[in-house]
Amino acid sequence: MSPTIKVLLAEDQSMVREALAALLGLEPDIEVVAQVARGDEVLAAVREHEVDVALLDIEMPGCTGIEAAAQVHKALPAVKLVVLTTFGRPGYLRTAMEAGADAFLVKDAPAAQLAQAVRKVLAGERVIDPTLAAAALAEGANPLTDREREVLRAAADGSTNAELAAALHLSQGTVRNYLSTAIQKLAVRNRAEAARIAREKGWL
Amino acid sequence: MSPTIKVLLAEDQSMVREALAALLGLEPDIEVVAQVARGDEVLAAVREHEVDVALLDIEMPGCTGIEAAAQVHKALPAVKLVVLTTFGRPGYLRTAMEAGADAFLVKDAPAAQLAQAVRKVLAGERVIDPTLAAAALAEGANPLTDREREVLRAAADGSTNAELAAALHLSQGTVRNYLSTAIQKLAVRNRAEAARIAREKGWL
DNA sequence: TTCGCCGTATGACATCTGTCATCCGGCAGT
DNA sequence: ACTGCCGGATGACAGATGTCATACGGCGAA
Repeated sequence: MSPTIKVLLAEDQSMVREALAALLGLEPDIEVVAQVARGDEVLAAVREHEVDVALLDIEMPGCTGIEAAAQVHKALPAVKLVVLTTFGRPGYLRTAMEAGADAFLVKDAPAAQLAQAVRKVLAGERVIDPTLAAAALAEGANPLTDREREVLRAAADGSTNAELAAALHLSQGTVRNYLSTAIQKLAVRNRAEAARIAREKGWL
Repeated sequence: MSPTIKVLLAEDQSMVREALAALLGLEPDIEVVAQVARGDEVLAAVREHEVDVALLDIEMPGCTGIEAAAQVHKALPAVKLVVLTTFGRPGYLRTAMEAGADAFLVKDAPAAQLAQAVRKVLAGERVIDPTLAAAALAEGANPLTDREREVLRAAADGSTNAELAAALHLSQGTVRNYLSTAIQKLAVRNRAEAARIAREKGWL
């Protein structure tokens, strides 16, 4: 038999991370050689442990799993990347694939798919939930411009126009213009709804 | 040695649930006898499998793990209850304890604490993160009245006053009054911020 | 090069939101 | 019986937010 597959696990919640490690540990051909809890520790750990497959959660401190994936893909293109996430947001799938991910799994898929995905990406396959792929194609690309996205993201926590203007070095009127166009593009009626919808679609 | 401890696992994300099962499966004295993915399936499963300890995630479809805990505590007070959650919100801890929980764990605690907690609650101990307990005591009780909470929860998704009034069978003015008092109690400047703060504290 | 889009900005306007004073009925303490 | 709080409501007002027209410079595509 070929040597074991060296896997890195990146996930900020230790209980989940160690549980996933226990799960993968049950597979004879897979070995978890490294665990990190922050996105910005991924690249160094991948280098140090000569990892074959990196399993990356998206929501992490430091940087997101998608950003970490992009870093690894650029520096070490041979390393396979599996992105794992709680939220099946089509926009996440899109950006993950653009960042060079080989697989995209949601955490409410059966656990068996995890080990399967690791083996498949190593064999050169791509693993994507077909439902999610369809959803990603159906909803189209992010209609928001960079600035609209920035302003909307900043507005999502309840900041007022004046605060947004100060934080982003814009005039208050401009802030309102961006939010207004974002609201129209998303076909909603106020910034809170716009933020919610954009978040759900993975557009923030 | 005494017979194995029978554990039920309630968690909606199958990958996490099965991973936690794998983790607990490594402990010789613990056996996961049932797994459910919805809060409203907990009570029946506890009954059917004569469970010793129920491990409950809070965020679940059907009903929350805290509500499930209350049901089990009322119907079968001998069953020990461990509440497990992603979010260390002091308000959650408070309501979980009021619902009869014996332990409260956050998912970013070390995995080893899980099995420990199962054994400890069975021995009659209570297991609570001391940091979180301090935070819960420090922030005091939920200052919002029932109606204020309801209105704020409904407002959190970006609904307009007219929609809230219609949905809750109130006048628009009353909706604004409740939101206004909630905003003042939370010492913030608008409904979006109020919703965010209340959510963070576990008050919604 | 011209067209269109993006980023930025202003001013005017309408509507929504938040605040405040005030009111009523019910209900729990004292 | 009185006081205070909660749920519910109204009206008036100020300020925040959303819309629209319009403008300008830059930059990429046709």
